[in-house]
Amino acid sequence: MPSATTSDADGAPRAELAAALEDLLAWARRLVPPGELSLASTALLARLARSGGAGVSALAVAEGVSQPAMSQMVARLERDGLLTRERHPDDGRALVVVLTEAGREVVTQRRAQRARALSALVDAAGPEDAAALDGATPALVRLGRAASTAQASQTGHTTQNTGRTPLS
Amino acid sequence: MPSATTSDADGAPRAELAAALEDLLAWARRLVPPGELSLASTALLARLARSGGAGVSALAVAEGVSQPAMSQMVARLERDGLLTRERHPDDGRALVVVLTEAGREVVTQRRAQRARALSALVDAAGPEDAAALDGATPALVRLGRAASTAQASQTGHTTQNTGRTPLS
DNA sequence: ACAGGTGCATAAGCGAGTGATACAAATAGT
DNA sequence: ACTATTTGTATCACTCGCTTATGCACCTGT
Repeated sequence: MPSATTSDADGAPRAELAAALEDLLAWARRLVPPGELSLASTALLARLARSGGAGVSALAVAEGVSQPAMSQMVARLERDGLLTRERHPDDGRALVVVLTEAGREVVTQRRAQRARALSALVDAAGPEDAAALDGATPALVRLGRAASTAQASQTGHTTQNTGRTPLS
Repeated sequence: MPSATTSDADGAPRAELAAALEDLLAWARRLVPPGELSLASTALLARLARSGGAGVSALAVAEGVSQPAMSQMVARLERDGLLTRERHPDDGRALVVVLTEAGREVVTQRRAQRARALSALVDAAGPEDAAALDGATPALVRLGRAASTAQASQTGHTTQNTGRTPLS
């Protein structure tokens, strides 16, 4: 009975949607096996896999974290052999972070793994909901893309030399 | 062209859905203002708000974390005045964790806040996608519920005395 | 040549997670 | 009743991921 022709129907759905996403978020967080790669690390590796090499500061901006945070993360992942830090040929202070073969494998495995886990969850929800979710997938994909590029501009806390957002 | 009568259509959508959720997850993670309550804390407070008081171990199982983690989290939140630890009347070793009035307020505020942020994101995606997402909301809500109760049974790493899943 | 900006690393500290361990209280088993 | 085990929390020592503040090396513009 809710016509819902435009956008926000009667207001409540958005809160429900937010709560549902938060639940799913918690689920994903718990799904990470202890000792395995965290979500943050996985996100970084995935970005490197599809965007090629990049500098630490650029990665920090892209992932929406501070430069020191990215610096540490890169150091850890290099220690684990999943990426390498090479000096930039033309710029002595810059680095080029690139995936190793092991890193690329990890990305592939994790992709398959989370697809499997989510698939199990979706299938457990029943065919109707599964169909509804599969139907909404394109919209969710676009939403995810938008979220990725939105950065922290809303909250305004990128700070440090990473983002040049001059305090608005 | 994909009939998609049953569940998993042609396989690829699930991977896309997983990737989209991961993007949204990263977005939500970045949305947390530094110094504010983390997602984990918010989830705990929300649970207390809808389930009433509970013991530390029970909360640990419910949130899918270890007992020490929950113990520390409760201690921090008590320090911040959002909940209180009271001794159980009949069981001298047990506690009853209950929200304070301040804690209840925080839950309400955060609920509104994330609904607002998500709403902005959804509206920015355009009316068509917004409608698709609102339509899939019930399915996502059920999926979130399922994820909440699924716990870490899949990965099998609850450990400690928190969960009695006997390794199986 | 020198000043300022840029790219990265380090230090100190908090939040959140882990396993291992300690301890108090309740319950069970003779 | 008196031990023995289980159960509920807390604590310790770690790791990871994040923050701000700071320092240093390198490039660049005058």
